[in-house]
Amino acid sequence: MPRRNAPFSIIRRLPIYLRILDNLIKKDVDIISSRTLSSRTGFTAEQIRKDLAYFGAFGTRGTGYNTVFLREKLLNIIGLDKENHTIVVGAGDLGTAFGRYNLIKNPYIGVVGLFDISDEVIGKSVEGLMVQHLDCMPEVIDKYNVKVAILTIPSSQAQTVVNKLVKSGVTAILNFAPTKLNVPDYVHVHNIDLTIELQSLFYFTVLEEEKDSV
Amino acid sequence: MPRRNAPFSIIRRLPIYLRILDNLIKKDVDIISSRTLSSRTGFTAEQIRKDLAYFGAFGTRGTGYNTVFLREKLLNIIGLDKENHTIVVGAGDLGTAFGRYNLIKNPYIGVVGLFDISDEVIGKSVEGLMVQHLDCMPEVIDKYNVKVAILTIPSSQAQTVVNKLVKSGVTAILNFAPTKLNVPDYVHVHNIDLTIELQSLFYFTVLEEEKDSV
DNA sequence: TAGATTGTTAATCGATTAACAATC
DNA sequence: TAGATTGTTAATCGATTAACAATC
Repeated sequence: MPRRNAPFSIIRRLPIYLRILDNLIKKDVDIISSRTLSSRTGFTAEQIRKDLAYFGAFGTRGTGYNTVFLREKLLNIIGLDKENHTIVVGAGDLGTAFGRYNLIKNPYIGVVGLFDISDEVIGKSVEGLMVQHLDCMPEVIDKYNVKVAILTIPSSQAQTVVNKLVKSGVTAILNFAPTKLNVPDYVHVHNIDLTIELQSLFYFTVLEEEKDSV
Repeated sequence: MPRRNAPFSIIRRLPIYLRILDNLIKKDVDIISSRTLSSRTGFTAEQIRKDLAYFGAFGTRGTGYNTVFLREKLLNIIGLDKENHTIVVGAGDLGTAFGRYNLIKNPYIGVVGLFDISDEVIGKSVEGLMVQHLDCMPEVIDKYNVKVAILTIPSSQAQTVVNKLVKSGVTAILNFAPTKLNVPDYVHVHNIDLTIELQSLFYFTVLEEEKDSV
């Protein structure tokens, strides 16, 4: 069964469904309807059904979706039904926080490395994981077959480090450095720019003021 | 001149243009073309021109855009051409990191409060700003006329705190808690879910493997 | 059978891309 | 004037919403 190359807009919603299913299964709920999923996610029931139907007919008409079955399917589609490893490059405040966050809260992905170049943080322990020098990175990537990396280093060093990551075999990068990264076509970069997320929210406060002044 | 209610897809790109303009101005560059902006951002030149033209004719045909002039316009459109304040609610690892990040790196927005309920972090100083008890929040919001808040608390407490924020007058929330928040229509919530961002990237590694096995 | 809910097809909406006239 | 680049209109693309037939 060859998986179709699905739109990323759909893929990004699947982990949200997955988390809800995990919670339902923990509470021994067997069946869930698209309508209930809708009220829990804020997406419309139609959209949820369409998202799931894109990959197959996972539900039962008149009844709903079996939580355990759907969970298995989602894990398989996203690619979380195997050992998954990631590393965090940059062990400043943000990198440390993300490393810890994923070590504690992400049930499907193991953080197997934390890297930096500053002597101040190398050797520091984050939830039992030691920060290592950047030079150790290729070895860890190789050992754990790491394909996805989190980047939390200053923009000035980002491109250099990305080149190393790509050379070592990483094919997907979650980038927090506020800069455009150049990578080969087969590498996927997803940018999260905290400054931009915050600044763009201020637009709404402008709209509010205009409404007030009418 | 009434501002039109622009698509948020455009608004989110404006701070990216703004950052590039800031850098250019620092280097005394007077003029920039949409083509150069394209190579710096990764967006097409057509899209950039269309984004800017949505708000007015800011460029000069045959020449390009004046950096200083365009920067002023963007600041005004986004709503950054005034005193802007924000607060961070939740002073754990993530909250502390974001607080520090914005205190240091965000040139247009001032962090005026850091709040938590745990005695362990209350009183802690982050770049000279003291973590205060949640009970002090309404007062600070009022004093600085805070309209935008960053939320980095556990999901279980998120809705309660959001209700307080809304009651105090906050109209936009950058939410890192992995849960759906219920707010009145006039309040804008932008969710960033780090678990989901990371998990969805693993989809690409599945695609890669399939390609390999052909 | 009647009621419920999925899965699919069609219609709508919005965003991006392409083409080019306007004009510096 | 010739060359360059914007701003705008038209065409395309993709995602969401609506409607409903299929079926448990």
